[in-house]
Amino acid sequence: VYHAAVATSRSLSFDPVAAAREVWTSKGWGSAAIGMQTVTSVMRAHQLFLAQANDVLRSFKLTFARYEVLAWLAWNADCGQLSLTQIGERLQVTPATVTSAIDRLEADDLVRRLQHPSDARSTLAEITPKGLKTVAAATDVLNEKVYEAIPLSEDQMEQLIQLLLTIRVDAGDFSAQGRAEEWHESNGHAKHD
Amino acid sequence: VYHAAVATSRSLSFDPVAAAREVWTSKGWGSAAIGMQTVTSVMRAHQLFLAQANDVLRSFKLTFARYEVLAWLAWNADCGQLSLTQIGERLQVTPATVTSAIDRLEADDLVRRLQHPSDARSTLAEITPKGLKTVAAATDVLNEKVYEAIPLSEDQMEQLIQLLLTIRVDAGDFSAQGRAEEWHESNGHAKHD
DNA sequence: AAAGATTGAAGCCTCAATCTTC
DNA sequence: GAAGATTGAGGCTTCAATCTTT
Repeated sequence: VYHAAVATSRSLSFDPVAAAREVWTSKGWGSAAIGMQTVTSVMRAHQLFLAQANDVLRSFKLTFARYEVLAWLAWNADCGQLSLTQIGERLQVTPATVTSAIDRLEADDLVRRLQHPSDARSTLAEITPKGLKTVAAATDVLNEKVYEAIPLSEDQMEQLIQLLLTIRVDAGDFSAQGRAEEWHESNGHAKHD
Repeated sequence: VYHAAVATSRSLSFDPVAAAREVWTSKGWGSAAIGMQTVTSVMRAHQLFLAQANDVLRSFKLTFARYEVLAWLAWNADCGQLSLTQIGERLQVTPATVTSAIDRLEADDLVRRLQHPSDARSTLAEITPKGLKTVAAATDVLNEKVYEAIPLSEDQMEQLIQLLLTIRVDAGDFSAQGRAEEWHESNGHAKHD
């Protein structure tokens, strides 16, 4: 199991999340206590996963944010190309965040900016051979050190994913009634009809 | 149910998390696919919760980071005082983050810096009357708009908390064998023995 | 030397404003 | 006017270096 360096340096001898719930309960906020603990637990898990991922990616001179962009370009796009808007949609970040990430990836020769063939407003990002090689190597380590090292059974992870999906759908993370074909459309595939 | 403004502006018509899992599976990374989806789901949920909380806190001129400091000072500390190191431990952030947060809270007269009575190296943070009033009001709205608005049953949230606890303990978020008395000690309570 | 706190540099994120193109 | 992208400002976070005190 992989431990991020950051986590070990600030260890505590009790669970602050559980302690906070006791406070909520004792204050008479019983109906919100479990929700507070849920949110706080998600925040903590996020922090730990992110630190683990960034620890792994550091040796590839990547961050998780930039890795995600690279991974989408490598495997979920036609010909390794995607417009900056599409990247922002998939990663659920603002246009400014995408611009910044592409700037850095381009500076490292992992990605190239291309003009959109039919719309001069749009910019395409294309992954380079170096980018492909980098993301493949990074993924191998990420798989081994982070994704395969989660201390839950498959059933438990499936449960967790499902519970978080309910939260995501409710918050409008994506429109739930979306069909698979729309995924293909947004990648530029022609619809056969 | 509460929707953060940010979420609605970048909606997608398919679940990018599920799409990524398909890629992993098709690439032959089956053993890592579910872990990847787990991590990505946590990242997304975190993003959504954080946006919801910050939306609520904006009207109090607070951010979630600063709110958390205030909440610990208000309810989990002796006399509303805690050393900056203790705050960092509870929030699991670096000393630099605590310094920055206290700087801003102090500038808004929500917190005061005090000298530690017996150790000149240490700085105490004390919540002010204005800080107490602010955190109480903010908590009311946070409870209603975020913590009580999670679309899961109590059993489901309990499940979610437990699954995330397993992850947190494994990653060393806190030392699991900690006893309740240690919590009191670290708040300055005398141990009766 | 070790612990507590601070500073500065850098990365990621958001928002608001801007500029170009549709 | 609306859409795509960029810029600048500001907030959170980390790390590394520094300074004081133990």
